[in-house]
Amino acid sequence: MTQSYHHGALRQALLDAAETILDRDGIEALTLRAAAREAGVSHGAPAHHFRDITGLLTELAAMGFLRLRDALQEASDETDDPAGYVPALGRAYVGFARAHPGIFLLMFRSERLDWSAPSLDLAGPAAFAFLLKEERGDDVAGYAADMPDLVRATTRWSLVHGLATLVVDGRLSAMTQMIPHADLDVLIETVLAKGLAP
Amino acid sequence: MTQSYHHGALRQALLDAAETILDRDGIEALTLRAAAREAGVSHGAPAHHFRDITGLLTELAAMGFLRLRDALQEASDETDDPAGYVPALGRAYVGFARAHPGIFLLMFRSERLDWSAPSLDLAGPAAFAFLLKEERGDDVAGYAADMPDLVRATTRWSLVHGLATLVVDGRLSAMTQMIPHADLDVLIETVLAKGLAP
DNA sequence: GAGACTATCTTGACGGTGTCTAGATTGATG
DNA sequence: CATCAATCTAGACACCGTCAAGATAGTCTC
Repeated sequence: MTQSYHHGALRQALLDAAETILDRDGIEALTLRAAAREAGVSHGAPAHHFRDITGLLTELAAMGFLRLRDALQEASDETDDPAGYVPALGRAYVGFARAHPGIFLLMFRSERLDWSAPSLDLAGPAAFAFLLKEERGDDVAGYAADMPDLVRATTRWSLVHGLATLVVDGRLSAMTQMIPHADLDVLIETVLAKGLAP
Repeated sequence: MTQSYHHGALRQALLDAAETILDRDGIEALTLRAAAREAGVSHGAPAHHFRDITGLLTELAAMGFLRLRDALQEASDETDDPAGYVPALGRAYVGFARAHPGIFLLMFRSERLDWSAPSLDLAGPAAFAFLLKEERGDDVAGYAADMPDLVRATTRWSLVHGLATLVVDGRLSAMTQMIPHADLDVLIETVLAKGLAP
C-alpha cells in the first residue's frame, strides 16, 4: 500500500480487481471503470496497461485458459486408471466451469475477446490440447493429429463443453427440476461417465 | 407506411428491427436505442412494449426457440430412417446455430434474459423436448421421463449444443486450421454421425 | 357527433459506460 | 542534478438504459 501517485503494479492489480468483480457481481458488472474503481485508481488509468476493454477481458480470459489447463493437468496427473482418463478430464472441465462460472463464460464470449492477441492465442489451444490424445503421458506438443484424432477430440470436447455451458447457463437445472428425483450432480456425473467411456 | 404519430404495430416492428441489427451488426450492436432507430421511432418508444432491454431480448430469444423447435420438427418430419432420426435432429440444431449465429448466441446469454417470462418459459422447453425421446412420432408433451431418459437426452443435447457453440464462437475453425486437410463441414458431419449413432 | 379517456409516442434529463485529450506527478536515465 | 518518458488524473464527448413530463391520436361513452 504505497499511496503514491504511481501504483507500481497496476496491470496485475486491475486483473485481480476484474476477477473480484467477475466472481462477486457477475459478468454484467465487469466494466473498465468498475475495475479501476476496485483497484483504487482513476477511470483513465487502465488505458496505459490495456488498449481497451477488449484488451483487459482478453488477458483475463487468457488467465482463465491457463488455469483450465492447470486443472486438466492436475486431473491428468491424479488419474491412475487409463480407462478413466478421459472422464477425469471431463470432470475437471465441468468442475472448472461450475467453480468459476464468471471467467468460464468470459472465456467463450468471443465477441468481446481478441483471439489474435498472443497471450490468448497461446493459452487457448494449450488447454484444448489435452483432449487430443487419449492416453495420458503423451506429449501433445508437436503431435501431428490426423482426422480420426480430430473427430474423437471434437466429439469429447463438444460433449464436455456443451454440458459445462448448459450447467453454467442454468439450462440443465431447469430441466432436472421438471423431473422428480433428478439430481443435477448425479446427472452430470452419469453423463460424463457414460458419454466419455472408451 | 402510415407516417402517423402512432405506429400501430411497433412491438413487432421493434422485434424485426432488433433481428435485423443482430444479423447485420452482431449482438454487441443490439441496443434498445438502436432498435428504436432502426424502427424509425424515438428512443423512449420501446418502453411501452417492453419493460426494458431484458424484455426485448427475452422476446427475441423466445422467438428464436420457437424457430429452433420448428427446424427440429421439420428435420423430424423429413427423416424416414429411424436410425438416422437423432443425427438428423443434431444436424438441424447445429445448422440453425450456423445459419442464425446472432440469435443463437442470444438464446443462451442467460444473464440478459428473463427465463421467468411466460413466453420464454414456454418456448425454451418446447424446443428441447425433441431430445427426450428417441423414436419420432411419440408425443413428448405429457411424457413422463425417467432418469435413463434424462441421461440420454442430456448427453445428446450436450454434444450437439457444445458442437454448435464451439462452431459459432469460432473455436472449432481455429482448431481445424491447425491441422492440414481438415474441413470444418466434414468434421461437423462426422462428429454428428458418429457421436449420435444409436 | 362531441367530449373524455387512455394508450402510444416524443422529448429531455439523469447517471452510467468506453475512449480520447491535456495536464500533473514521479521514477529512471544520462 | 536536469531531462525525459512512463504513469496516472481530470475533463470532455458520444452512446447507453431508464425515468418523468408532455404531445398526439385512437377509442369509448353519452
